[in-house]
Amino acid sequence: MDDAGSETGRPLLVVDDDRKLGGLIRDYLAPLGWEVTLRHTGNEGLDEALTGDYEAMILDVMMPGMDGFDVLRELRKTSTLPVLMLTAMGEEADRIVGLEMGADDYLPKTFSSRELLARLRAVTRRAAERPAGDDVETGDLTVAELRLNESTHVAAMGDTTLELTALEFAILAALMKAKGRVKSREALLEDVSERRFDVFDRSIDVHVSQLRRKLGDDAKNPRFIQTVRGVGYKLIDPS
Amino acid sequence: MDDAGSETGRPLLVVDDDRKLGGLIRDYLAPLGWEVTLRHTGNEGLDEALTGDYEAMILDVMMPGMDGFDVLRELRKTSTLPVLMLTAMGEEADRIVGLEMGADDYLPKTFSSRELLARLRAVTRRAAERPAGDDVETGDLTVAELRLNESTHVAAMGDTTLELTALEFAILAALMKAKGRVKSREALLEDVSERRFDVFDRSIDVHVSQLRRKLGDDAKNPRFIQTVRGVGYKLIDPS
DNA sequence: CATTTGTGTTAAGACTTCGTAAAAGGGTTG
DNA sequence: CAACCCTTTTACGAAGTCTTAACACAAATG
Repeated sequence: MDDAGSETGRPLLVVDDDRKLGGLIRDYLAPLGWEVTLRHTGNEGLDEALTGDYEAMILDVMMPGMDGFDVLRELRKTSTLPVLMLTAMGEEADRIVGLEMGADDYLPKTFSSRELLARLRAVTRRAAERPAGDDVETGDLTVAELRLNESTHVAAMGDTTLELTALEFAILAALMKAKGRVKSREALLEDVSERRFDVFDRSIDVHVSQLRRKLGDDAKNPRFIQTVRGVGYKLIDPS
Repeated sequence: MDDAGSETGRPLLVVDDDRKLGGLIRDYLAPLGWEVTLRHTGNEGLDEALTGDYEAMILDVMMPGMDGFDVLRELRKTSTLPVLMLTAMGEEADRIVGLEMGADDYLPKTFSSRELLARLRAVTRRAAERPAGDDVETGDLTVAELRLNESTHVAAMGDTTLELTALEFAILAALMKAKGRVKSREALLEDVSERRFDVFDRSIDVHVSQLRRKLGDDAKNPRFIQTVRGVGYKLIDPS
């Protein structure tokens, strides 16, 4: 697309529908050792961010379609990539939400170049100092011979890899994090999607059924996922 | 016959200048175990909310004087009370601002009663899970050698597990929480299901009987669940 | 002591909840 | 647009649970 791939600076992703601003950032940062990739929609930006190839991301809040908050929310499900949010003016509200949702810092659109650099440095330094998940779980989830790694999105049972879909993975992860405790369908659905639960919703059941099949588990005599009738599901440790 | 006098449901604060709507909400929620307090201005609502006596708040956005956003902003300086915002129509903008400012969910003014209840439940459940985090065990209920754990949904008598159904578990938990105090059938039913009690309802009795059998308890000479004739049941400590 | 009222218990069947397969949607990719 | 994958919905049988109804008995009432 529009990014050079040859020079090897520190990889930075900039997502902003305003091409001019993106260009400015690139022009300013390139000579300072940053290799800037530009994306102009939330969707593209998210995809790119999820490649895991970047050291940080600058993300515009206001974009048509998928906006910055949407991107951030999606991203934070699986990634701890440092994110600097770019907000219109001193929009206090934007800032608060952004930080709540896991942005690492924010930057008014009227930023000075020095300010940009300073915050970028601060944000990446902090990330580097974060050894094993300061606030985000980077570690592995393990129960008996079952292992999930949320950052790589790899699931394995002993030494065979499990081919899980995104939702199956998320449900299993949620259950593993709550190891031993019952999660209601409602809570699971909330952890795992933006959908709202209603009483006739059986999708969680279907995913669990599918999960059990892939885990080689049996509903009636479960080694891992146990049904708690009238309440929800829980993950048990078979040892 | 007065029912144990304790009209104590879960305390809910409703702040809305439209008295009719507030009344409707109260009428609907009262029989479902909510004790609704109404306030009709932002100021009064805020004061009331700050007493810390409530489990959740329903807050109208559009009010003369201090509006819902003002209240929310003030409230959030010191409180994490779950707040459901009531907005005119599907005002997307309101919703976004509301959520950004720390509302927990929002409700269109055209809500259905089911929707209201569902969101209220979701919001309070989330709040309940908040402090515990995702790997903290919540406390056990214990009376003599009888132990319940609500988060794992495990009941045990000494070291033998009890196989309780969802309702049996809930009834026993309710009795244990009220250890020593009498719970009316009506209160139990309310704690335990959405059903409304009527005088010929014997289902609680049947469940209690079933419970006693599983606990190895005897109605006439109870170690755990004691009948209080004309009033209800109470859990006694056999030591 | 007869009557009334409240409770214990049981068993039957109405009703829920769950597991799973299959169909239907939705979105993406070549 | 066809083929594919993922997710949700629908459907239905099976299993489990809850309420109801019935009867027995105990406690209060007068």
